[in-house]
Amino acid sequence: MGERVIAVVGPTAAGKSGLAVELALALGGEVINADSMQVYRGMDIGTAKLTPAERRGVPHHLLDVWDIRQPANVADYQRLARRAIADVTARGQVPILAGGSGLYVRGALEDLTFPGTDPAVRARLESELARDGAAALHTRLAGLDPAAAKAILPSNGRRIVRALEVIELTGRPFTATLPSYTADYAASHPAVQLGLRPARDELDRRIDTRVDQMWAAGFEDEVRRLEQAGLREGRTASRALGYQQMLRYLAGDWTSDQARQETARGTRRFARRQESWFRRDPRITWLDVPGPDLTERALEVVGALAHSPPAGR
RNA sequence: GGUCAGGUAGCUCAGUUGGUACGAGCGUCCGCCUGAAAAGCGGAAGGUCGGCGGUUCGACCCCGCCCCUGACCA
Repeated sequence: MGERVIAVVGPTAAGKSGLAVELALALGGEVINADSMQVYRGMDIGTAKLTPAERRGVPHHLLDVWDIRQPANVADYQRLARRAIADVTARGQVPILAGGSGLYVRGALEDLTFPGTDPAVRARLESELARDGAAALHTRLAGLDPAAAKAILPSNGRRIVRALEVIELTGRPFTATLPSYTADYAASHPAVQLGLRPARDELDRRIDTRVDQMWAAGFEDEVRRLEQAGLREGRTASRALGYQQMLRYLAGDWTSDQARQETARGTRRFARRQESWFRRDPRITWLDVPGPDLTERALEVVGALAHSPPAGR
């Protein structure tokens, strides 16, 4: 603990990857991916993964580390991210965490503990969910852990199942709420978090452009290839924006154009969710994105905060 | 020029034999979020029911005229 980290967060298509590379070049840093889909091998075009050329010699970590059939999960990511941060720091470089997966960023930066999982228990609860419905499981949860039941809506089957799983595995109540930002952060990495904040119409424009470019860049072939490699079996990878929609096109449900439009739509909604996730974190310093000298402004923030005493201790 | 269909939320459309629009989906905005987080879940704001007159205690629903859209006929 204690390694200084720079994090670049914000909605998709805001320019996080590019800024991360600029900062790495300016500060002598290495980039650590915090994007839940760029961790997958072969998912390149659809995740807007930086090409080797675009990385401009800056070492990147946690890209292409998982097989598409492997379900993603925060706990694994957290282990990898912490190790990467430690390694980069040990090399005397600045770790630059970049990505839009909010929970992954928090898992990497903060002292969150994920209580473990058990495939058998999970499977059983999921079949109960399918059979009895979320409301029934929520009633059970209310009996076992009133606080968790209060925090989780009766309609949110996924989270109810997870809460019941944790209670069953640990014999203790499920902590249904993340620690607040005002809590004690002594054990977390001191981090300078930079948030990229595009104007709404600018963001939507960037998303449209990106999706069009994906289609033009051979995304369909990429997904066909991944489909052969087992993409449909990947519970999480097959749900990635763009991939999910392209698979429906390949299955004959949609036209290619429909899939493209649905991808843009889904991505817009995703970006809204990312914004609302990051927005409430008061530790983030926001940078307006259609603006000049982004890198300089970012470096200013990093420099200014670097000279102030570590917060929270 | 004529006939028919239609003009209801930003969009696509429901709806009331005349009694304050239960509207729906999508979009928009906002929020939640501890092992699927590019996932999952929730909330809110939007309508002088094309315009003007008339009938009526009362019209978005009836009548007249007008405007607009689409199709068809000429």
